[in-house]
Amino acid sequence: MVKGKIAIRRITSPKSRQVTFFKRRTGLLKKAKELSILCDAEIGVIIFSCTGKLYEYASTSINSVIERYNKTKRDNQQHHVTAAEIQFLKKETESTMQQLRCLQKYNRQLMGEELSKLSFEDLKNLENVLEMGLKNVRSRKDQTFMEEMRELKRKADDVEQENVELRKKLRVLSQDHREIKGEFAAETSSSKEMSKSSDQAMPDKDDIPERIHLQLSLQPKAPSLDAHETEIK
Amino acid sequence: MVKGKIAIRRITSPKSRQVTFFKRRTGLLKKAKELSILCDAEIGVIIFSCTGKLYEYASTSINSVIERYNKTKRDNQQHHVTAAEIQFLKKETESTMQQLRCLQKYNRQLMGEELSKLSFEDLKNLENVLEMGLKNVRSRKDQTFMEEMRELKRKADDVEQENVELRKKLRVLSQDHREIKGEFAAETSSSKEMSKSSDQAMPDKDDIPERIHLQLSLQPKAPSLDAHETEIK
DNA sequence: AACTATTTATAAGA
DNA sequence: TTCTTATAAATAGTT
Repeated sequence: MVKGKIAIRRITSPKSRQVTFFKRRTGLLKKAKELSILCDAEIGVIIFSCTGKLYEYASTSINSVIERYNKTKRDNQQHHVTAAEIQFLKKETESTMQQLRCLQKYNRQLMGEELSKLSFEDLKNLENVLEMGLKNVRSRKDQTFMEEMRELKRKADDVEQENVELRKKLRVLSQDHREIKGEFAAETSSSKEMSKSSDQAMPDKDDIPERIHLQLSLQPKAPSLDAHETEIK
Repeated sequence: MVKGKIAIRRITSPKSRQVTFFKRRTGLLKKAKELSILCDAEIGVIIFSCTGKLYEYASTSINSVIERYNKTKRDNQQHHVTAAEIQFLKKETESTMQQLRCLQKYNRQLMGEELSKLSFEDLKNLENVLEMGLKNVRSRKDQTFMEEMRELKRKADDVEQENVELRKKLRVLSQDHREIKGEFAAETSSSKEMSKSSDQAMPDKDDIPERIHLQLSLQPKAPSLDAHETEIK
C-alpha cells in the first residue's frame, strides 16, 4: 500500500510478518478507538497473533461487548452461556436446595423425628397439624373404604344375578338334554355308552354350585406413596 | 485527518456522525481483514453503532474468537464454564425441583390435603405415619412440659428461699432501727418529725409481703416452626 | 526504532 | 448512501 504496494496475502517472511503485524495492529486498535469516540459506538477488537498472543481493545470492556453480542445474537441461534447466567442457575439450585432441606426438616418433624430442639409452642403447633392431618386422612380412608365396599357389593350383586341367569339356563338345557336322551334310548339300546360320555361334558343338576365364590380383592392399586422414599434419596 | 483534520471527540451532528461512522466502520473492518490475512492472525471485531445496530468481522468466526478469548483469559482468572457444566447444573436444578415438588406433595398429604387420588392402602400408610408422628410429638411435648415445670419449680424455690432470707434480714434491721429511734428520742424531743420521715423509707414489719408473686411465664420462645411457611412460598 | 515515499483513508462537499 | 477531491494518516521498504 505504500512505497511499493503489497498484495493482501499472508506474508511469507516471519520477520517481515511480525513487523507488519506490529504496525498494523497498532493502527487497527487506534482506528477502533477513534471510531468508538467519534461515533459513540461500543467496539470490541480481539486479535490473536499467529504465535497465539492476545491483543485487545474495547471501548467499554470485552466482557460487556461479548455480553451484548450474545444478547443480540441469542434471538437467532443458540445462546452463549454467560457468567451471569451461571450465577443465576447456581443461585436457583441453592435456593431450591434450601427449600428442600427446610421441607425435609419439617417433614421429619411431622414424622416425629428431630423434635429435641423444638419449644413447647412448636410442638403444640406440630400436634395440631398432625391431628388435623390424621383427621382428614382417616375421614378420607373411611370414605374410600365405603366406596370400595359399595363397588364390591355392586359387583357381587351383578355376579349373583348372572349366577341366577346361568342356573336358569342350565336347568332348561338339562331338561332338554334329558328329553333328547329319552328319545334316543327309545330308538336304540346301544347308545348307553355314548350317553355316559356326553354326561361328563354336561353335569347333572346337583353338580351346579349354588353360588360362585367372589374373588374380588380389597387390595388396592400399587401404593404410589412409596415413591417418596425412593425418589428422595 | 483530511481536508481539515478533525479532533478525536464525539461528533455532535447526528448526520455527520452517521456518515463518519459508515466510512470509518468500513475502513476498520477492511483493515482488520487485511491484518488477519497478511499476518495470519485470528481477529474478531464487534461494533455496535450508537443506535444499537451490530456490525462484525471475524477472520474465523466470532464464536471461535470469543471461545478462544475466554479460554485464554480463563487460564489467568476464574474458571470457564463449559456446556457440559451448564447441562449438569440445569439437571441438578431440575432434579432438586422434582424432589421438592414430590416432598411438597407428600407434605400436603401428611397435612390432610389432596388425598382424593390415594388408594386405601396409601391412606392406611399415611395414617400410620401420622399416628407415629403424633405419638412422638406428644411424647416430646409432655417431656418438654415436664422439664419446663421442673425448671419453674426450681426457680420458685429459689425465689422463696431468697424471700425467707430477705424477711430475716429485714426483721433484724427493723429491730436495729427501733433501738436507734429509742435512743434518739431519749436525747432530743424535736427529733419527732425526722423520725416520721425516716419511717417512710423503712416500712413496718407488717408491710413486708408474706410472698413475692412469681411472674415466670410458661410462654416458650418464638415459634421457629413458622419459618417453613414463609421460606417455602 | 526511524525515515520516507507512496498508498490509503477519509472529511467535507455535492 | 455514494461520489469526488483535497489532504491527513498509515505504512512498506529501507536504513
